[in-house]
Amino acid sequence: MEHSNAALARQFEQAADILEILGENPFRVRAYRNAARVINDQPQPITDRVREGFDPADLPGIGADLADKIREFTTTGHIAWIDDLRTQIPAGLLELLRLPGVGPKKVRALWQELGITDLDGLRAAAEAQKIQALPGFGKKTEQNILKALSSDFLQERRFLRPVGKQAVAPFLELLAAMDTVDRFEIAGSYRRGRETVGDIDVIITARETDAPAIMDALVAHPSVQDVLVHGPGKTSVVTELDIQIDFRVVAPESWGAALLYFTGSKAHNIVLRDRARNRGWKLNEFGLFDGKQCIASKTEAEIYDAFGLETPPPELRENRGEFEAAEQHNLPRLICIEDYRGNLHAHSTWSDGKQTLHDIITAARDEFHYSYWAATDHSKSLTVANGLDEDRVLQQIDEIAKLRETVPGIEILTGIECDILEDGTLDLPDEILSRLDVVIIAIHSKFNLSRKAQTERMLRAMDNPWITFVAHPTGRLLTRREGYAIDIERVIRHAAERGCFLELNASPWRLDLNDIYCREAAAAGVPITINTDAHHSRDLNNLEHGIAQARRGWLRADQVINTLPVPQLRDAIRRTKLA
DNA sequence: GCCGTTTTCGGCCCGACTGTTTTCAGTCG
Ligand SMILES: Nc1nc2c(ncn2[C@H]2C[C@H](O)[C@@H](COP(=O)(O)OP(=O)(O)OP(=O)(O)O)O2)c(=O)[nH]1
Ligand SMILES: [Mg+2]
Ligand SMILES: [Mg+2]
Ligand SMILES: [Zn+2]
Repeated sequence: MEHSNAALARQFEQAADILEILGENPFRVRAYRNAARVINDQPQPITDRVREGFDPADLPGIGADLADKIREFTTTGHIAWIDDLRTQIPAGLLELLRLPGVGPKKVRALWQELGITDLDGLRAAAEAQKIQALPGFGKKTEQNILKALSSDFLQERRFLRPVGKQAVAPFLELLAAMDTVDRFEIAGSYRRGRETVGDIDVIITARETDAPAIMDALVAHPSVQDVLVHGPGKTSVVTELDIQIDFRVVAPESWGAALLYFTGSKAHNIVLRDRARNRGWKLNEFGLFDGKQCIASKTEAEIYDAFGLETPPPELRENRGEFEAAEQHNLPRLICIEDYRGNLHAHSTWSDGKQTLHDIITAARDEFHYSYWAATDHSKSLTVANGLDEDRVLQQIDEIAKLRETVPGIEILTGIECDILEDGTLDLPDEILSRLDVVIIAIHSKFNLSRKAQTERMLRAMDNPWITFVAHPTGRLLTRREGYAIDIERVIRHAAERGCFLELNASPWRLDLNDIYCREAAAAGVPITINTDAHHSRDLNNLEHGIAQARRGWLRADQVINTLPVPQLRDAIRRTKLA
């Protein structure tokens, strides 16, 4: 379900769009966009906190005026001033703004000069060749508008990380094969580990004279469906999968500055560039300059050093407190993939997995060097997944006893992914659950309960004495469906009080808990367990995405259960049992 | 609209590419 923070942020984003069309001060517009970003970054619903007396002006980028508007939104669900704003332009103009190549200035001109108020009007005007006559417009602009209108520009699409990775792979191969290319790397949101990516950004270094040929080669690649911009320093293409890829080429000595720039985030870049100005310097994608003198450019670390800052890992570069921590040289030592020792949530052919327990555990041991494995197939009410009833759980416990002999060298734990029923009771009786090492609980049905009912269902399930952790706590599927309505704050607090873990599910569709909630949970003292939820050993490769999300949540190894060696892991699990 | 041990007013990141334009505005990253 959409978070109330998202609804509030959308108000401010829309206000920014309208103000921009009206020709307002761009810095005022930016203030609204900035506020929207800060609001979206908050783990707790701001309206809830305001009701408890919190002053929104304590948030960065929110002052007296926006704080008043937030308080109004809290009590009435509306912001009258923004409602008024909406009446000042035709509603259809906001859709025009989403056309690629069409910004606030063009929208304003189309509206003021030609009386265009919506997409149909725009199409008609373009087809009647009225647009090319406008000052600042021309034949080319008119053609570009028609082309944009025929694309599916309306919903901004984001992609799963593996989809983006796959789309860019052939271009990376091409770059690797070119001897004029010095270095290249994926930058942007992918490098920052974001759960979805809007496009893929690739930074390249090469001699200036070689840049045009490199861009020509990229554009000529057979999987290029469309070329959006094509210059020697910056080129953008659209692939056959309709995924945009942005390339930047700079000179080899600018590697660090360019990687830093292209990694972002935009908000992070702006803060760093502002710090440069405050010292009388200038930062851009070519280097850090004092007048004409280049102070630093070769590596990212060299540039952060010049500011007296520890280098923040890309996952932290969201302007969510990394500058304050980097100033103190107090950035967290983030978990990395090498810290990870074993799995606590995966499936086998006992339920809906694609490999036998024997095969997937053997692969985990031999190919992924895991120290432990919990067998956690589905429980009986998930009939489509061939969930286990009481008898089959007992049979599986027997099989695992045998597997401990036939697959030595990896600690095998018994377990279940037990469905939470509508009333918050569990799908299997305590007599069964009490015999298992790992009891995962999860919601796989009745997604439509009210927020209150869903939360109470979850809390009740967590009160069962045998449970170990809650799997994919919000239930969202990225790019497919929102999570069920639930008060995650209460779930986190309850986990802290009760003493159980919360999962960061590493499936690329889930990555649930997300970065912000992971940080919140860890701060509340709740251990996080990261699991691929593998149905086949190849799914274990998804761990990298889960680790990326964990790092974005500022998690250290000591906050993640799966970094524990077997004895400490068993201790930690034992402490979750309340009986 | 926000923000501040140089400021409570006057700043607010910086640059590439395109298409329109005889020098640059608009859009995007
Ligand atoms: N300094 C500066 N850098 C920017 C700006 N816009 C984008 N960048 C940099 C930082 C971004 O991470 C990087 C790539 O831009 P994108 O638009 O692809 O954004 P990003 O990859 O962060 O997110 P995405 O998942 O693509 O929506 O370029 C800007 O306005 N100013
Ligand atoms: Mg990007
Ligand atoms: Mg991009
Ligand atoms: Zn599962």
